[in-house]
Amino acid sequence: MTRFSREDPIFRTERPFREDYEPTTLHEREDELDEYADALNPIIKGDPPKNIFIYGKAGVGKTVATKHLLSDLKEQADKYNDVSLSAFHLSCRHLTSSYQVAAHLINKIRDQLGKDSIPITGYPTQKLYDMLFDSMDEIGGTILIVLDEIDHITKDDDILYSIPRATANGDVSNCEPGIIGISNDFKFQESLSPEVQDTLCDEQLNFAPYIPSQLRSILKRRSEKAFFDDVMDEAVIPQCAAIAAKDTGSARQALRLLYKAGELARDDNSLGDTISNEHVTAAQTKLEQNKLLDGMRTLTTYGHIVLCSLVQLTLESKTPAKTKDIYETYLSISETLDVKTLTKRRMTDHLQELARHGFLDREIKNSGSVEGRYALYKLNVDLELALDALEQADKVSNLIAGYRATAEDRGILDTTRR
DNA sequence: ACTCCACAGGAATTGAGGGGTG
DNA sequence: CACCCCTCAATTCCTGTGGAGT
Repeated sequence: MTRFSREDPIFRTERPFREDYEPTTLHEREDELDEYADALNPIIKGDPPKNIFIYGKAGVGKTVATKHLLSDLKEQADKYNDVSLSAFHLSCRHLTSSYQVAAHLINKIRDQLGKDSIPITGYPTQKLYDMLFDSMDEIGGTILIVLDEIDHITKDDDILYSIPRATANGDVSNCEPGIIGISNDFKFQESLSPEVQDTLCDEQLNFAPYIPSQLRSILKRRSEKAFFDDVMDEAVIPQCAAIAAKDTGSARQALRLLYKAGELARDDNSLGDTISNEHVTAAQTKLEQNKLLDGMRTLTTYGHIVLCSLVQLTLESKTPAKTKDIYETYLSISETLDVKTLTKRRMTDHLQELARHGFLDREIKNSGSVEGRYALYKLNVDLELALDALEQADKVSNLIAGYRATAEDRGILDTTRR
């Protein structure tokens, strides 16, 4: 007896739905690709690269389009021996300062040069920049630096100024660098200093959200590869496309939805054995819950304790609660858990963090000279969901059984579910 | 129209932890 | 080893704010 099986009534292969799948064509982005290619074209003639800024919400093909065009461009450039092109793709998701970007960039370049990585901290800033320019000169030729999710760089924008100006400033002599910045925050550009805006935004491209018909054709193409024939109701793709278009216009979201619906159809026969609208609706709920659950689970211990405070206050019917009252609960929980307590100021930061993630609802109130100005917080997710998440968390997990019991006593939890 | 409350939240600072060089 | 650099959470200090009450 084994738990493994190759039998799968739905999926021929799951590959087209995986995050790392790279589609071979991008029919829905022809206009954008044309414009993008125009901006890159000077490189092929041996001219210095333009700096390009690409805007568009998550999942509208910015990164895929970039990878496609750059590999095509590289291929063409290789045909001319007077053009030497190197491109480096750096995701700035976890990088908040120019320093970190520079350090990671150096390692990308050193990797290509076959050199060992450098530590990503420790050096004085100027030294780091010198190392960056040195390795860029060593690579030589035209160097395109793709900074994906560039809006995560919030501390300073130094590097966005230094790299485009490197040639003019004599920092490099053997190469011509260009930056391609990719961002899903339309306001990011405004936050840049004027000098940077000036140097960096030679070309700007906008990737619009996908409209339903585009999402439908994307989904159709992928599902033909992934699914067996006739395992899906006709209305399924339009429904996934409609949901995603209304929400984010993101192909990623649409694909995830369809993927999840397929999984549900395979693993749970209660809704029938072909993918139907019910599966899509269930998939949507499931995905949303997973996202919240995951977000809550992966908070820091302090975040967990603050969330616990709100769970407890909810059980005591004391929400929405003022920061001051939450702080008292927070202190008592921290004491029982024997965890160091934070100041109120710091705890409010955690509260806001939770509110930003959508776990809490936050409202500013003002009662004049009677109560002054204050914030009210309440849980913004199902109590059960919060309990599920906290149960898997270090430190606070021991409290949850007690909370469950209280909740059950008060008939707050829907006990049919477990 | 003006006051005044109680807190939100910005700014500066600290301290611990990652690392470097000579 | 002594001394330096960058980062980030947390603390400390303090200014800003909006409307009920006068």
